[in-house]
Amino acid sequence: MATQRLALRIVNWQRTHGRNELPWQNTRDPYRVWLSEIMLQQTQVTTVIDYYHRFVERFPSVKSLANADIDEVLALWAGLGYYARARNLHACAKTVVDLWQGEFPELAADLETLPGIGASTAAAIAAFCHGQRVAILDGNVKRVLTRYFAIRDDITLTATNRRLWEIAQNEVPSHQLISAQPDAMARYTQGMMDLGATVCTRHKPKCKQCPVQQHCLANELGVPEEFPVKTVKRRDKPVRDLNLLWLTVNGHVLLEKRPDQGIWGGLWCLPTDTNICSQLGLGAAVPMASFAHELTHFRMVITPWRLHHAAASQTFQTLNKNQRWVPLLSLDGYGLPKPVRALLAGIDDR
DNA sequence: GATGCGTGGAA
DNA sequence: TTTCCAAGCAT
Repeated sequence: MATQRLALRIVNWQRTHGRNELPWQNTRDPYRVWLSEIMLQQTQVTTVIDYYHRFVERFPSVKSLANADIDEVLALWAGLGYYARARNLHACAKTVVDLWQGEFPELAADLETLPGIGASTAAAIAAFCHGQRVAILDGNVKRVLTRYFAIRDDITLTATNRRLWEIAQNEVPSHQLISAQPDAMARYTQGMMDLGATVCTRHKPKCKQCPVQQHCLANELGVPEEFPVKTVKRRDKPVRDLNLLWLTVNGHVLLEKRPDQGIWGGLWCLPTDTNICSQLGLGAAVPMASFAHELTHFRMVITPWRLHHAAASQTFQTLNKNQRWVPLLSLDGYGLPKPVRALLAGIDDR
């Protein structure tokens, strides 16, 4: 049985020193909480804020999102990355409408059955909206807990994560604490993330400002930055070459919808087969200067192949239904990968 | 258990 | 410039 020393201090600290004015806070609307949690997966708060506002404005309810076209959802998501989140977001909205009468389930265990919602996101929604006693375990919480308990196990291992989940669940506010403070679960959940994001940071943690400094083993050892332990297999960054056909005819550009699997899944993109223009009888494209697009696990080297065809009476033929001639003035309505958007906008992405 | 998935910011 | 990684999840 945990002592509640951590939980009580986190709850009280969060009330006065945590973040309490973010756009998705001060509501128990599961739709808004869910939307924010999906956007915040592997994505920093400052990046999410504008996207969140645009989504809520355009899709104020789970029903409106469920009724939307996936292409519009992806267009709103474009630039935020990890596009499977947007596809799962749409699938989740439809599932909530079709199988849950348009209301998100309350229990974390039920939320976790929905697409795009894993254990941590399910717990966050259930804790924020309904005060359920379930633990989250994101990067912030892992850092706080490994420091607080001086856990030197490699957090990339499954066994370590199992242990961290157990500890996290052990530390959630007790029934007694929740009776005294009904918002304790929401405060605690938010507080653990706030502490990790603003005080118990990866570099130069502000231990003097920490509400649990005197109980933190890593602080006692004087080496908080040694936690968490993470093995790094250093490998050379692989290079992927990508050809993009930049074909324009009379104010239109040929786009191609990418398959759901793989990078930029579901987005509209310049075609990757540079032979298309000759197959369409439009002549040969000319290679432009290549440029690099850096991703976490590889470097993408993009070579645009340019062809502008000025025929007055072009029929805008395509080779399959995944291709579409798009007016350049309508590009804003399409979800394009960041470097493709930059290329078409004439911005150098180097 | 390991891998793939985006983009932007910090050091 | 390079590396790391940020409110993880799916396969």
